[in-house]
Amino acid sequence: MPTPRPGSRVRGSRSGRPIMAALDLLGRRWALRILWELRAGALSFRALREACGDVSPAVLNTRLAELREAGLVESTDAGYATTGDGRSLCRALEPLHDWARRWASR
Amino acid sequence: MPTPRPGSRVRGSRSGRPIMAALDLLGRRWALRILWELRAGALSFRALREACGDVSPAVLNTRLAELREAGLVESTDAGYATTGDGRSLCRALEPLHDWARRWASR
DNA sequence: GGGCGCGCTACATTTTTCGTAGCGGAGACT
DNA sequence: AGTCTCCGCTACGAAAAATGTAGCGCGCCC
Repeated sequence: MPTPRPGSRVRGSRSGRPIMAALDLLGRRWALRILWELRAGALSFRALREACGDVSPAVLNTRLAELREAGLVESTDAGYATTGDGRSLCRALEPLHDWARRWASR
Repeated sequence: MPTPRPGSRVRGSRSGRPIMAALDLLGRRWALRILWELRAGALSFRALREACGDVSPAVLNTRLAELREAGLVESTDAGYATTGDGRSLCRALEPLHDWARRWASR
């Protein structure tokens, strides 16, 4: 399964609309979580794995490859870290965090 | 696999933090897309299926059941529609839409 | 050279998703 | 009554993805 990119075909859409690529990429298991765990700073592969509840290293690696290809995550000497785009995505995800808290108080 | 709810255990987290439940629920395939397609109003099962690029009806039904159980979607006589919580989630997803557009312009 | 933590791969099993076909019901029209 | 159409949804075999566990090869430090 190819990494979704804006402008290319993704699962369930031929339009190439950026939001479709984003929904496909981020709708894969652990993708949102990985970004979330990297929001505060770089983590080593193993630390990231642990932060994600000991997700299987195979899946983690697959997801990291996709996120890297999409330009959201990069490998630095401090470990895996969000890129500029990745950080702005994390900021765009903040309202989701707020929403979840309100959702919980029902 | 149980429907993630705030306060309960979800995949990869024992904390019960609401964001973890949200990330698990929304990280399942088509969940985000379904919400997205319902943002403008109710759709029948078949129309929703078509809007999601002819996703398999089995998956659609599974996802709808989870979203209903989570209180984000409900079945009305006009078809499937977002609840109040579902609509506020859609609003929380708006920044993601904006982000995707900026992401595309690279 | 022994121990350690690292990124990552291998692989068999389980779970999820896919694709397609089609059932039974409700309403309209003839 | 009979047929047409759309509906929500289920069945089911095939394919793809995720899981859990083990461990390799590397560089580093004592």
